[in-house]
Parts: sequence; structure tokens; C-alpha cells
Amino acid sequence: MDYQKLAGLLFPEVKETPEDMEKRYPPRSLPEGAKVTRFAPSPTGFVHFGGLFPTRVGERLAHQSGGVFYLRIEDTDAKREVPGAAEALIRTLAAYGVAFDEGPVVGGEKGDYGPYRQRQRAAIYHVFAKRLVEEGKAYPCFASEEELDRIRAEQTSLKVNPGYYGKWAIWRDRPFEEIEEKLKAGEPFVLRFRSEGSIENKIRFTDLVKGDLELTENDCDHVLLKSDGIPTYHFAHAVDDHLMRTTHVIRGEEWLPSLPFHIQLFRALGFKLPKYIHIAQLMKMEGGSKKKLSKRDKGTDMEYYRREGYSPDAVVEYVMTLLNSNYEEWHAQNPDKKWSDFPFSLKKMSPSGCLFDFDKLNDVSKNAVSRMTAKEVTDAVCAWAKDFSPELYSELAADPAYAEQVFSIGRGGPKPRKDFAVWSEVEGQFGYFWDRFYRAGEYPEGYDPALIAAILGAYLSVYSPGDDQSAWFEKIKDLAERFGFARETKEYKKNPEAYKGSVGTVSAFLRVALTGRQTSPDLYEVMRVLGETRVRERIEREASRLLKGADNG
RNA sequence: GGCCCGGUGGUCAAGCGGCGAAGACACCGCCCUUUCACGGCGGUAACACGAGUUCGAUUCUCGUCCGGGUCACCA
Repeated sequence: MDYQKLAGLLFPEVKETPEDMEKRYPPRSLPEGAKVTRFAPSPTGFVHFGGLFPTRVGERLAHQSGGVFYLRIEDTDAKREVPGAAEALIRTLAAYGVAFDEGPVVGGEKGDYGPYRQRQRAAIYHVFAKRLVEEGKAYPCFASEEELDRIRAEQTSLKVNPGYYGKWAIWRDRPFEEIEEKLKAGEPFVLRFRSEGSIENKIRFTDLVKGDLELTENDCDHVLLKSDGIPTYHFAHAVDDHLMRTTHVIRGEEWLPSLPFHIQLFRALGFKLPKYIHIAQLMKMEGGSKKKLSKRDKGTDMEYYRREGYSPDAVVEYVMTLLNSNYEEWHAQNPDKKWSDFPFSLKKMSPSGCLFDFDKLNDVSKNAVSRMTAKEVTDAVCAWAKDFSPELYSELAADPAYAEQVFSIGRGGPKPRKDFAVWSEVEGQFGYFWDRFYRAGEYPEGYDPALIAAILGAYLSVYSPGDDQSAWFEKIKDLAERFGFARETKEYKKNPEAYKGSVGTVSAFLRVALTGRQTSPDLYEVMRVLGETRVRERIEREASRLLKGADNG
């Protein structure tokens, strides 16, 4: 077989050589030890939570070492492509602090190693494909889908491994004339890799998180170029990661089975093999066993987190805790530092898959929110409400200073309150600060509404907005005593029969009148923020409502 | 089915030949407290199983079992 002739026949339009490509994409000049990593998604839909893991690892590795982190869009499968998915992906990832140094950007792309969309790189792949044919390492295959199906069916019935290998590789050694004839007839073909491997052989390989691996050699003649001339993932991976000078390939562990093929490919192409980091899949618990997180699961689509109102920083922190087990410890010791200051290490990555845990996410999120300033919270809630809660947004926007007062309650000290993990909880928890969301609530059971009304009325006559906290509380205690409630909770607990209740009960009356709830942050603070007008209005309204109810009852 | 990866409490996990097997989340109890939240203290709960190596295995080896992945002109 004259491979030169075959190559010319297959790729008449290819004039450039691999050497030209090497010249066009020279090794990067980067500091010693700098890592070049990438995220290479296929634009097939929404951004998956699982995507946060490889992007974070790649981003950290590159940026901690003075290297480059780039985005490459793997749009080789036109059938599955979703229009606009790439743009949405860039936007979403940016919200989670994933910044690409190179790759597609709105209206074009940046970086010297592009194009960064694989379909635009077709000519580049053909240069290398042609060389492989010239060297007898690849060949055209005209087998139809039906033929392939038949082969697979026969293999299945014979109980041998399915695949295009050995005697099943029917186009592997066809004479030149036959190929030429098919070509002239305009029949479609794929380009296949001529594998010299055998499943009798094992290869040793070291993955940076999985450790030492023993894999079986690949013996299949996998497809390099599809019939439309666009490469498969495997071929594109080898060519792109070599030309783009990737030093560390970070991807999901589902790629492990095709690693032997990739190693063969790099060798056949004369490329230096990059380092590999295969990340375990994120799972969920279903019916007592671990399952892969699927598209329909809650929390898979990143849009979920936006809709619920998770702070992106909180989500990133949760990802960090899963990625590096010592992150939480580090954060406890460095409470004021950001996740980007954390010394991320591959050594701390687990080789096994973990379960998604909403409890943990929410805890991390509550802590993250508690560390934010009132201004930051106000801005974040406002931004969220603008998209998801128009009513809340209109209140917030009408008086941002008031909103900031609301969110400053219990914030800033050494033991900040942790009222919410997500912004969608704000309305339910703190809505009563706005009249629009205030709803009358249930008072402690067993008390005559008339008595409650009387206490509320009495409070109004001693209420003075200028009181400091202790003066304020003394008044409540006085009030308690006056109506037959214990001044101190301890007194009441010692001798419950002697009182109608305690100062806590009286506080509860006020709390319900003011907030419509039996739980709230410190009442003094709540009243200070509500302001005199709201406080008087609500107490008066509740007192008369209770009296009316008492008459009817 | 072949090939591959993984297996410490419910979850995330320290551990790397000798521990009474950390810690975090969740759960339960107590304390603090005008409610809640915070915080403090305490509790329930784990090395999948069986061989082997060794004076000694959670740790090393093999097997079994279980879980997951993968066997496309999808990535």
C-alpha cells in the first residue's frame, strides 16, 4: 500500500504539515512550573453543577502556578449542540469566579492558540490526520451503520468483546483500488486509527489523583474523523491539548476507559503526553444506593442556585470543601480570607466520588452569608429579588437604607446571626419589616385576648423610642409585674403557679403584635429598626383587633 | 458480560503497620437566653466480608461482595 498516495487522495486540500502547526503554536513562554489547564465542555445545554469541579481545579492549578486557564468549546457534535449554550456557560461560570485567560468571549475570542471552537479547527485536524495516513497509522473505513450493527450483533452472539478490531476491522487492509473506487463513487467514510495494541497487554499509568493505574491496552480501531470530516473527541483532545500546550488535563473519571487509546494516539502523533487528573463523579443518594446526578435532579442545573438565591461565593466554598478536605479547617483558621487565598492541593483530592449534601451546602451558605456586611446582603437580596420577587424588590428599592438597617440586625459581631442560607428565605424570615408582608400572627395560647390587648395598650403608654436596651427591658419587666407576670424567667420557673407567665410571655405578646411571629431577632433591635411610627401603628391595630375578637367571642 | 475505578459513622472526611479510630454537617440532650438565631458542653453512630503477610492490620497482598464508570461517526 502506498500510504503517501492514499493520504493525497484522502486529503487533497491539505497543504500544511504538522511542522507548520508546531511553528504556528509554539510552546508557551511561562515561568517554571506554570500549569496550563483548560475546561472543554460541549455546548449541549445548561451548566451542570458537576462542571464546577473541573473548572475550579483547573482554574486553581493554573492561577496558583502563574499559568494559563483557557476555555475550549467542543462543538464537534453538531446534532447535540444547543444554540447559545456556550455563551450561557461563560456567563454562568463567570458568576462563580471562573475566569478564563483565553477562549471564546462575546463577539470573538482572546488568546494566541485559537481558534478555541473545535469546528473552526477542522483544517488543523486534517493536517495531522493526513500525516497519520502517510505513516500508515490511520485508514479510511466505508463500513455503513448497518454493517457495524451486524458486526456488533455477531460479536454479541459469539460472546466476544464488541468493537472494531482484529478480523472485525473490515476496512483495515483493503487494497488501494477499492478505496479509490469508493471515494470516486462519493461514498462517505470515517478515518480510523490503526491500533497496534492488544488486550493481552497492560499499561501502567499514574494519574495525579487516582494514583498508579493498571489499564488494558486498546486494540480497537477507533474513529478519528467522522464522515463530516470533524474529529471525534479523542482525536481533537490529542491535537488540541498538544497544540494549545496543555500541561494538565482535568476531566471526569468517565474518561478513564478511553485513556489507553489516548496514550496510543499521543504516541502515534509524536506528542508528549500531558499529566492527567481524573475527577470522581458527583453522586446523589437514591433508594439506598449512590446514583449519578442526573439532569432532572434538584441542584443539577446551576440556574437552580440562582433562582433559590445562593450566594455564588457560598456555592464555591461548598465546592472547595468537597474538593479539598482541609478547606474547612483552613477557613476556620483564616476566617477573613477568601477561597481564592486557599492553597489548593491535588494531594488533598479524594479519588472516590461523593454525594451531594444540601444540609452541608446550606450550612456553608449560612456561614458565608453571616460573614457578609449589611450592605453586601442588601445588594445581593436586591439583585435576586429583581429577578425573582418583584414585590420584595419594590420594597427594597423604595428604601435601600431601611433595608440595610434590617439586614444589619445581629450582624458584624463575633457571633453573627445565621438567619438564612439563601435569599429566597428572606421574605419568609424578615418580611414583616415591610407592611406589605406583615401578617397578623398567633399569640401564645391560653391568654385572654382582652388581657393581651390591655398589656399592648399599657406598653404603648410607656414606650419611648429613645430608650437604650436596658431601659427598654426594664419597662417590659415593669409591665410584666404590673399584670401579674414574673419579672424574671427564673422566678417563674421556680414557682409557675404564682404567676400568669413570665417576662418572656409578655415579650411574646409584643413580638407577635410587631412581627406576626413568635420568633424573631432581638425585639429591641427589631423595634429600633421598625421605627416609632410602625411600632405604634402595629401595636394599636393589634390591640383593637384583639378587643374586637374578644367581644365577638 | 469484558475492561476499569472506588469502599472509614446517615453525609463529607482525617488516617498513611501499633489511636480509646480526629473533625465538620445532620440528628438527640443539656446550658446560655425575653423568643429565635448564635455560642458552649455532651451523646448516638464507622474501618464491607474472608484469607494471607506481620509480633501486630483501617492501613500491605489476594479473593469475595457491594457501588460506580465504560464498551458510538456523544462528549
